[in-house]
Amino acid sequence: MFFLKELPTRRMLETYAARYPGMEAGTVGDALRLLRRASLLLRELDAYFSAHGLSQSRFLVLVVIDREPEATGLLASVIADRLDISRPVVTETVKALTQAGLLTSVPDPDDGRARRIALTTRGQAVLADRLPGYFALIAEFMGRADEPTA
Amino acid sequence: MFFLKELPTRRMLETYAARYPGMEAGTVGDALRLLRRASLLLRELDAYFSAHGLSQSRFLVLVVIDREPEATGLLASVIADRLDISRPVVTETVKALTQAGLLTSVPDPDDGRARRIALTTRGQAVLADRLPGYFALIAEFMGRADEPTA
DNA sequence: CCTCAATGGTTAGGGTCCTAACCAATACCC
DNA sequence: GGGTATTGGTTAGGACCCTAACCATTGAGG
Repeated sequence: MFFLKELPTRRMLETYAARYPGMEAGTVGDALRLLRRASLLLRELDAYFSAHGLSQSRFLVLVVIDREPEATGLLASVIADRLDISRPVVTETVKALTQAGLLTSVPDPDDGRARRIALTTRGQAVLADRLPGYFALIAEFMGRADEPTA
Repeated sequence: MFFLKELPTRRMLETYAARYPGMEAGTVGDALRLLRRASLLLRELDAYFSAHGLSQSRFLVLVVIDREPEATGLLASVIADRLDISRPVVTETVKALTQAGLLTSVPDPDDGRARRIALTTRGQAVLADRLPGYFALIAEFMGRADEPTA
């Protein structure tokens, strides 16, 4: 996360750019604004989810499973790959969601190592309940004027 | 952090947009790309810093102190405000940087509660050593082509 | 003055994420 | 077939960030 309020001034960046060829001041400024803006949005999304007993990752786990055309569920390793997070996080997240009654996890009939993770009816309902607010929050955020740049 | 590899398709977003007036599919798609792109950059920056015994926050603490024209140092609460992070994180970060010899923290002569936090010579040197790689990493990242969008 | 609110800072406890190391089952290959 | 590598998953331990609650000092008002 990157929340630095006052980004380096264009002047500072240009001083560096002059010293290190290959670095372009405008590009770096763009990157820092990207980081700050995304971090602020992530913070708002985290607040939204935690107010509803979820988190970014828990929500996205529900999303990728729901998105799956196969009704048989996903493997944890597939979820880790789709979400680009580590497998231990999937283990923990799936455990929490299963305990909350939003997921089921049954042994894979074809592979003794694997488990098939699927949404329960309640999981589908929770996801459907959260999506409108999720999109609304994002749309509202994006509509807000950018902060004035130094 | 938000690393979802396959973002929702335009079609999916449009389905939602049709259902929830006020939500515009293109805008939400932009936001999700913003989140993913920033998360990837944050991950690379974290790796860069941790390879050098730092972290985003530690680095930024050095930056904001260095940037300060006053030579007397900053208060922890000011650092927390500039970086937009909680005060306990500043307490912990400053402690680590002080133990590493990059910062000094001396009682404020005018306020018995406060401490003035300043860079040591070594802290300045470490910051100067990291800045070029930091900017280079960012510039290189921004130069990379965006991932193909679904 | 003397009380009480505000400010500077720390501690305690919890959430999320990571890597490294580890089982168990499957797949490859001679 | 039997040894070895690979794959699915979990456990252990640590880094970083947060809120709530807590001291200590300063400031403001009657």
